[in-house]
Amino acid sequence: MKRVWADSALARLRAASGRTGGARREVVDFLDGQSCCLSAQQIHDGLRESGIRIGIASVYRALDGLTQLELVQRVELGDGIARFEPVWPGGDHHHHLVCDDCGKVEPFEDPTLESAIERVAVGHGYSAAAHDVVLHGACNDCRS
Amino acid sequence: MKRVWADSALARLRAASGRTGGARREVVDFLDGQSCCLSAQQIHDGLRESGIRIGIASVYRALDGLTQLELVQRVELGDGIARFEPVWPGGDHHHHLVCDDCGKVEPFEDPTLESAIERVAVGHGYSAAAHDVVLHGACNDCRS
DNA sequence: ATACGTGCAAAGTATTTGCAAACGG
DNA sequence: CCGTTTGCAAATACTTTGCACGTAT
Repeated sequence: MKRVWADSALARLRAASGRTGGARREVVDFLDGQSCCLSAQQIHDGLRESGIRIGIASVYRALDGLTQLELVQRVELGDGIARFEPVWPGGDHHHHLVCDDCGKVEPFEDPTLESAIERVAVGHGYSAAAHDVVLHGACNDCRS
Repeated sequence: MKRVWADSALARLRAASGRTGGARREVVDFLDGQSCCLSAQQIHDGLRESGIRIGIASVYRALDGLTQLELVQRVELGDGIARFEPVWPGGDHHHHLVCDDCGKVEPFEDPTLESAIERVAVGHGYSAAAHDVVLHGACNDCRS
């Protein structure tokens, strides 16, 4: 079960351009260990903390390539910072609840939601669309 | 049926601060005529085309105030540009389909989706959350 | 050897903020 | 009159780009 995503991602990056430089590999390796969304800055910081010397621009470039290959999903939570998370082949698909008070982000899954979305996309003639559901509100802790 | 949103928005802005300057009023008036989301830049351009002299900063400030009062909803379509649309009291609630190819944006409504979302929010202890569903894909026209 | 990847720094773009002047009540 | 709002310009924050160098094949 380990590194299945990283391996396929690297293979597809390589197929797309014929080469795989060190920066891309590091970003992919780092993302493989994460389940929920991370900003480019967080990825960059995380890598540098591990002693890996990488430019922020390369992080963005790697993420851009991965997003185009649909290996990562770009998620916008509404604070103007783009976040990224691996797309798991098996369909371990989740969305995000954001607390507008404390900024907490938690993932959730819901099959009914998924099928409703699928139905809408098909009904409007959109091909197997990526999608992104963000719920904003006040979480339990913040409602006093 | 006319200006019901604009009037209530102005009233609530006024209640919040005791005053309503010209810039805010213009932004509210402009938004009242729109059904789907607009960027701050589009609003600014639209106002200036009508001969209204207003600073972009005031547009942002007006939108910020309106968003906090939940009179407008901030929508992120994934291109890094924030968009805004009036929140209609009656629940004329819609979401957005975005064609990643041609950039077209079309609104849609779906009651099943709404109820699924509501159920998720409640189930996770989130208070009546605002939400934002963005579907990305290739539209009919762009799939050749 | 050659073309693509990388890092750094500079540029770009959307948004926010400081401040003096205008304005509403 | 007094405090809020406005417009402009400068500042900020995230992201992208230009370019010389490094690296994989």
